[in-house]
Amino acid sequence: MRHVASLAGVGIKTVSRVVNGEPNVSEATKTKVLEAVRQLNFQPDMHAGNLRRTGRRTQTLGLLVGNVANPFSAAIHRGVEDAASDKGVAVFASSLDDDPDRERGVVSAFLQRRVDGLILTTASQSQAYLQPELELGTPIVFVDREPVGVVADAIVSDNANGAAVAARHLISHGHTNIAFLGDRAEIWTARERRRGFVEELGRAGISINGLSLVDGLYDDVSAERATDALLKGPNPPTAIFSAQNLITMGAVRALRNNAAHHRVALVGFDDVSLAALLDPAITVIAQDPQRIGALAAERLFARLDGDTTPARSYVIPTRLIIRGSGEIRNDS
Amino acid sequence: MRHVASLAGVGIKTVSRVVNGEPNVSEATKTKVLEAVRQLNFQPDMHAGNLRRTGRRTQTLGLLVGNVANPFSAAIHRGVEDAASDKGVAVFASSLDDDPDRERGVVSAFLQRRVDGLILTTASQSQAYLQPELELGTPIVFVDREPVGVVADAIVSDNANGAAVAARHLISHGHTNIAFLGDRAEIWTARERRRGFVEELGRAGISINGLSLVDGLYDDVSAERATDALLKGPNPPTAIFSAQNLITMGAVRALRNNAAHHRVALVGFDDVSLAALLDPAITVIAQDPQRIGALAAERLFARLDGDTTPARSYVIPTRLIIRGSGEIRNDS
DNA sequence: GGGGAGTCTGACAACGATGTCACGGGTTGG
DNA sequence: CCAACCCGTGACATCGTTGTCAGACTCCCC
Repeated sequence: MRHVASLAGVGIKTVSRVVNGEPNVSEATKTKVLEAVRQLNFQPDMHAGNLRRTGRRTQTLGLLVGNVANPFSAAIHRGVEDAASDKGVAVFASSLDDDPDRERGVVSAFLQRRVDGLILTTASQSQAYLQPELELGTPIVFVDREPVGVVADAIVSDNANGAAVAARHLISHGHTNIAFLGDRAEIWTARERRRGFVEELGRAGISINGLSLVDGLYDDVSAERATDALLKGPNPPTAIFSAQNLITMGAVRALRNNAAHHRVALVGFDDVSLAALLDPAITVIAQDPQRIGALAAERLFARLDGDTTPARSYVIPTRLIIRGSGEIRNDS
Repeated sequence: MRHVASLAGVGIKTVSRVVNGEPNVSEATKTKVLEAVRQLNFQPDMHAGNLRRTGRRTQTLGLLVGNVANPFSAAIHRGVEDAASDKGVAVFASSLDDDPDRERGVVSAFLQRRVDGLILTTASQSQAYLQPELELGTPIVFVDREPVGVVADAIVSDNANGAAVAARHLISHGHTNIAFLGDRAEIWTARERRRGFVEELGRAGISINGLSLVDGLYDDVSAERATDALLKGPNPPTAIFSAQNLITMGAVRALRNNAAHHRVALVGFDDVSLAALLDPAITVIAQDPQRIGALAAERLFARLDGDTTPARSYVIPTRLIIRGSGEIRNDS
């Protein structure tokens, strides 16, 4: 900016005025300055400006999702990005990998870069460590999983209810021996989905004794192995509820390999690309991750604009998409 | 930092020393300072530090991909993130949406935030506007598409050769009436894949007169419609080469709807999730997007570490994955 | 012609941190 | 016993920008 000023033959404050579109600069000087800016390819340093600027906004936000390469996370990311880019806000994106240490590290990295707000998926047992930051005025919105130990906005899917709908759907097709394939129990959504599933079985009067409830599946391969073991086991299920997208993929592969895909019913939680084209097409409880991201960003910006209404959770409804795999009847 | 200093009863420079792990601070003061840091929940402002710090690194990088929600882009993102997070570097991620204005806007937003380097997918006709920035020392690595008008590192797939392999594969199964379904011709990869495809037909002595070469497909729906039109047209192809992942999905759907999926061969460029489980499973030319991202980050960091070897392109090989759809023979 | 208001401009302090330097005190060695 | 050195420490200038303020003009109206 110094250089621009001297090249244009004006004071640096005048350059600042032109660059920021402040009033009270004559046309002539404005032209001179803009020409100098062009010649020197000058880009103002946003952070230096923010140092002095009142209000102090970096126009930057930190987003932490499960894994940027997972379609569910990627859709959240896209939802956030669309809302952010409308407002000229840049997005830091990181993957959690369900690692509590990573959560802390990423949050800290974001904070040191003075993001205006955080949108977080969490893996640690408690997010109480964020309380001071919240009190300092940094808005935080949790996505996918509700926080523990702090009061803040959260946008989550209708996990328990969606799982219950899946269970009911399978029960209504004559199944009682339904296997549950879930993610690691430390994960909030995994617990919620399991809870919804188990409660619905209870309502239907089906005992979970003797049923296979498998937790701790962390990717498609572990899910495939677990499904394979179930199918080859002493009491193979007549239906499966797979509670996460990668788990569904693993389950589908195992069903194929055991030639059981036309015999064993399957409902997955979270939609899967090309699910409609498989044979049978896969019935799923679909979430709306892009909407989760969009709403998270909307809430964040509302907080930044001074919204002080009490924090709350927003539950995004899931919906059952009937495609075939979930409608295989129990013929035994 | 002021507050930490006064709470600990030391000078602010001493706090700086402790926070940055500089030597020559007594154990006693270090303890006092750390306690104050803890109490006040102090996080140093990276950008204020960078203002004065010699070398001036924000430990931040800007990544522009086609669309963060597309699996190909998402995998690049993940590759970059893994390399970056190892080095404590945060990643700004944005979507290009093949919009030249967006390209300029995002680059400018990154630059104003003083990223240490850029990893870019581009849509504008020329990237010459980046030359001054390059000369100023900001390293730039292009991914997926080669730049025009500037000399810089680029990491791209083996597009033309991959497309040629696809064409050869279909030809070797007896096809001569092969349709090409491509992205918009402004996109470098689309042109490369088309070129590879057409050249291979030429080598095989197949005239492209009478063949359907469709360009300008920008999503799965437009691809589905185009495929549908071809199949219902006067001279339906016996094989299809779909030159992008969304186009492949659209083509698969159209083939299904026309009950042609067991009759018309299909090879797609870029792998598609669950492709192996479809009937027929989809033969593809697979790219390695995560490796593209990882290598891009590796090159960027090498430049930052002072590598001044001439800029070059790195071509990541593609590989043919035979699954069934591409091996349907032409029986006519 | 003089006073008040409005326009255009730049000098200067300040934002939160680090680089430089100088200072006081302890240790070492001749 | 003193010089030379090292260690721990803080004062101060500085990074690139904006907020504040005051100065120099011009214009207008009584």
